[in-house]
Amino acid sequence: MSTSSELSRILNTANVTMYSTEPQPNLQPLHISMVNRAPQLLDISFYGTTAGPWNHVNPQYWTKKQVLEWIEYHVEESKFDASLLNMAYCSMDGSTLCHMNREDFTMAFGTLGERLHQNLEMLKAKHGHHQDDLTDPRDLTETYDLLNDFLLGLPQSPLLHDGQFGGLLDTVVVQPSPPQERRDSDSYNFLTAYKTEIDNGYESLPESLQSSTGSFLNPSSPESNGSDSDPEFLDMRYPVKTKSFEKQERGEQKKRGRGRPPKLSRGSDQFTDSKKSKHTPRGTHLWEFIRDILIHPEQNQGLMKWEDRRDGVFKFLKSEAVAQLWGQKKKNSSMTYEKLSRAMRYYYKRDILERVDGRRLVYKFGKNSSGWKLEELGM
DNA sequence: GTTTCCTTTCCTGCTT
DNA sequence: AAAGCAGGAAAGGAAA
Repeated sequence: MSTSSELSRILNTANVTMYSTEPQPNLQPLHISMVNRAPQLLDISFYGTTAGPWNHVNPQYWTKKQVLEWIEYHVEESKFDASLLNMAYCSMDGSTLCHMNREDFTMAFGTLGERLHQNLEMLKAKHGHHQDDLTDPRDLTETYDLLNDFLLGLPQSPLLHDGQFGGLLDTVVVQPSPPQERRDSDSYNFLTAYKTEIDNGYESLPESLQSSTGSFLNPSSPESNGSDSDPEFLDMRYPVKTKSFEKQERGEQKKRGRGRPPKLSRGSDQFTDSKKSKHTPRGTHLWEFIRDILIHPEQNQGLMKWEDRRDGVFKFLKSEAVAQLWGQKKKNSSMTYEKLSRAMRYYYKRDILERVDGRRLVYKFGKNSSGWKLEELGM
């Protein structure tokens, strides 16, 4: 959990930096040298001046990472000299943070303390009032982690293979490596290397990563061409390496037993039924999952985007990738956009979604949906 | 144990 | 032609 949000941020900013058509302002890295973590993880300049994911979450539930990001944000915004920070105070979680009073803040952060204190009080009030409307922050974290795992498992991610680019179109079978070991040490090396690539620039990337058809890590201008999804993504059926997937792949060659049976068996070993593993937590309906991806635009790697934020109109940019992600959550490796979209269409009847005619891959939240509106999120 | 909800799967026909 | 959309039908897991 701890390194994952760091990772996502880097991946995310990396993605933005690499693929953005806009020149990135303020590219000079600002390092907080006292932190013994990798300096690039604290590279505020890549974060820009946009408030981070912590902004959507009740401070009470912030992870240490989010607290740190929040501090970074204010350091940057107020042009505070980061070297004056006592980093001992920068590794507390949200709960601890929320127990600090104004003097504590001044003691801990000096002249930045007042600003931090005021902002935190504001955020506490803001989220406090909307508590009921909000998704459980822990569910959001879960979605975060899922996104992270998913992204980590991508074979086309540059530098996963010892500095070699694993082009998506070249990859059929990925040598599995335990996701566990990726998470900490490996993920960190990955980040370091990844950041180096960012610094080297987009130009150095192979075609498979630059082309809009090759990679779903590429969020650039989906409107520019007609087809936004990646059919080959699915057709390749490359394994996505998460804990749940590994378990699943080991336990069953191919899951069957759900849904309408096919008219005739088509050569697949569809009768090897296996137990679906235990708990499916509540609050994990499809529309909520989609919503959670959408309300983390920094996190979702261009999988989806808002078409009209206020009206709740959104679009799948990488439809098959989202389906895969949903499949991961449901421990179902054979999920496709086709099937996911059928479930989406059932929502029309229940007014969880509204129909958007004539626009492919575009949906709109309906009156029986919640948790996506700016006001609900306290923004 | 039964019912209900929420998908998942498959399918046919239609539209873009 | 391919991809997406529409919605019926059937099945199933999980929760009520």
